[in-house]
Amino acid sequence: MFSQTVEYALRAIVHLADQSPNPCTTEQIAKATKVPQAYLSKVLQSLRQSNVVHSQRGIGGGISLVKLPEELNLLEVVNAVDPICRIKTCPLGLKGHGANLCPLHRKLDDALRETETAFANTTLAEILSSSTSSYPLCNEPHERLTPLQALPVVPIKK
Amino acid sequence: MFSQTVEYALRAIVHLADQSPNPCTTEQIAKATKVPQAYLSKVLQSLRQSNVVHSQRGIGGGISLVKLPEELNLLEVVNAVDPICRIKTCPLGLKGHGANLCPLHRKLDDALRETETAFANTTLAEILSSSTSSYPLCNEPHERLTPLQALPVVPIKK
DNA sequence: GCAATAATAGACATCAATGTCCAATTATCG
DNA sequence: CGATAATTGGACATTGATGTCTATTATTGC
Repeated sequence: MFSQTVEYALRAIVHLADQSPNPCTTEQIAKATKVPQAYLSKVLQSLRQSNVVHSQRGIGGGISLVKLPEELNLLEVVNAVDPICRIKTCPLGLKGHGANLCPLHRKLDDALRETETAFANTTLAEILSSSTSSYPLCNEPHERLTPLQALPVVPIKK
Repeated sequence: MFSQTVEYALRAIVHLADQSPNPCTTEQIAKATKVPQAYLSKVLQSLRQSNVVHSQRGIGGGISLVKLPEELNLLEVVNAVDPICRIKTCPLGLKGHGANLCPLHRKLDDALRETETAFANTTLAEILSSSTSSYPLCNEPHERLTPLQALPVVPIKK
């Protein structure tokens, strides 16, 4: 029910959060997340246009998160690439309904609202620290170049 | 996030439930639900193949529900045309994960599960009797040929 | 300035979802 | 049987999602 694009965007963001605040190249992300590189670059552009990630060209450049993993939630990512479109008015265009959805569309929109809320309430930091038997995106927990709390946020050069 | 096909299928089923146990022609459903008739006939075929509706050719024929509105839930309809596909194994194909989803995919699947449950717990009868200010699919509550409890279920000729 | 690195942009290809059309089939009625 | 009503099936068109490829632009280090 979630699009391939959403799946890819979330994988990329999880990887970036895992590496945060360091940047990753598209190639690195593609390999780590098993997303086709050329397509990933499109997805990352959507994320950049929505100001979820920042990009830097040239040597040492790459993609990095704009926010801290603690302050970025899943909904922001999803909405950047494939927005959850709530039902606001009657899809049949019935005048009598307008913003008063009929029971069917009320149910559908309730489901959308639940999903929206669940995503809005989940930060990337939670995903990373969540203790299940599987580590996000890879078989083994792994070393990081810079531990999460070790570095201050690098100021972004414009 | 729900496909157009799901929306159309649900509209059709709501209309059929509203008319149940009488059959409706594809044309009648199309007009009542504002779904393109030619496409609707495809959607209805999916529903027939999944044994959600029954069809009868010729004069007096049409489409009718296989079950009573009380016994048909939204999930059966959705799964007939565009199944909610739960995440059962790691989408990256990581051996180490298998059925143990990582936190990201755990979250995604949780959202799917919530939606699935919400749909499974909602019957068509509830949709019809649900009291909101808007009546399902039409501007006004309307007369029915046969009130819901007035007739026994018509046996289906095979 | 030059070479290497990396994102960006746009053209193009492929495939599935959506939508349309029409001929064939089945059923009912008189 | 013949006429009419209705679904069924298949071919086709259109569009958007997904995916690929290549040339261009920006940045860094030497």
